[in-house]
Amino acid sequence: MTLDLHETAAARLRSVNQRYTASRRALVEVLSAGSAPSTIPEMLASRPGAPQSSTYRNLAVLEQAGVVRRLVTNDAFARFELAEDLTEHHHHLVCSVCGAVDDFSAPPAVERSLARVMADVASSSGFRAEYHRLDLIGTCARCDR
Amino acid sequence: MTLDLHETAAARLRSVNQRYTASRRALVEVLSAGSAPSTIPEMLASRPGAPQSSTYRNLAVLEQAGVVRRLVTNDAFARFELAEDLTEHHHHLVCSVCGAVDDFSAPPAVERSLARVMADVASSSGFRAEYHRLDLIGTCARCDR
DNA sequence: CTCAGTGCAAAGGATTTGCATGCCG
DNA sequence: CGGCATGCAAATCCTTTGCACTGAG
Repeated sequence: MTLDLHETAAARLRSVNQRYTASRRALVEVLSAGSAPSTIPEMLASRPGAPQSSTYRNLAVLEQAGVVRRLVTNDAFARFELAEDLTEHHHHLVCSVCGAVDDFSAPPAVERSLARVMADVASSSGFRAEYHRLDLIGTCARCDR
Repeated sequence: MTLDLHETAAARLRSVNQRYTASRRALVEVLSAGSAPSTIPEMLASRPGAPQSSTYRNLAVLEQAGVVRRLVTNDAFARFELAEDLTEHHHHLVCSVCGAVDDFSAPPAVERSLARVMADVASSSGFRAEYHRLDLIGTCARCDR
């Protein structure tokens, strides 16, 4: 499974004529370890000495190759997570106070509804939906109290 | 209805000790006219001579007062729309090619499912959900072809 | 008179890019 | 050898802020 992850990543990079270097592998490693999207500062902290510019650049490459996905919330930093087909379909709990993002899954029945909505919207508006994004915005346990 | 909109906006600003000035009113006007969230450049274009800084500042005030909501997508600009309780609950079609954002509504059955999900998640994780955000990401008719 | 609002210009800060060097294939 | 990858530093660009002025109450 973890092996497959790296092989898949390598393959996708190759298909865009890019290499699966040590630093890129390390990024994938970090993202697959965490259970929630990571910010750049977090990723830099986990790799002492890693330069920002290469990290940004590598994440951009990984994004183009379809290995990672970039998320933007309302706080200052972009967040990254593994592409959906490399993990499991899930959604996000976004804390509007501290900006923290956590993962959660919706019941299959809800996902089926969403799939139907996507199909309906597509046929009625000419918009070709690739995927959906369902976030719950609120206050996390730590900020609530 | 339009009258109510401005009265409500004025009231909310007053409750934060702010005034409903001409430029703020104009912003609300523009947002209520458009059928999709607007970017700052768009709003500046619709008000020739309006300075950026005041526009940013006024939008921040309107956001704090709960009159408008700020959206971030994956493209460079922030977008603004009227607060949800001033319009109708809706969702967004986000074009991953050009960044355009359009509104759409989901069937009541789907909304009911989402409400249930919010309640469930809240009770199981200590996260207090305030609202949800459902976006379809894909390619708009213009970029598709 | 007081204090919020406005505009200009300058600062901030996450992200991107130029350029020279290192390294895989 | 050729071209991608890397790092440092400098540049970008949306957004925010400092400051002096205007205007509403």
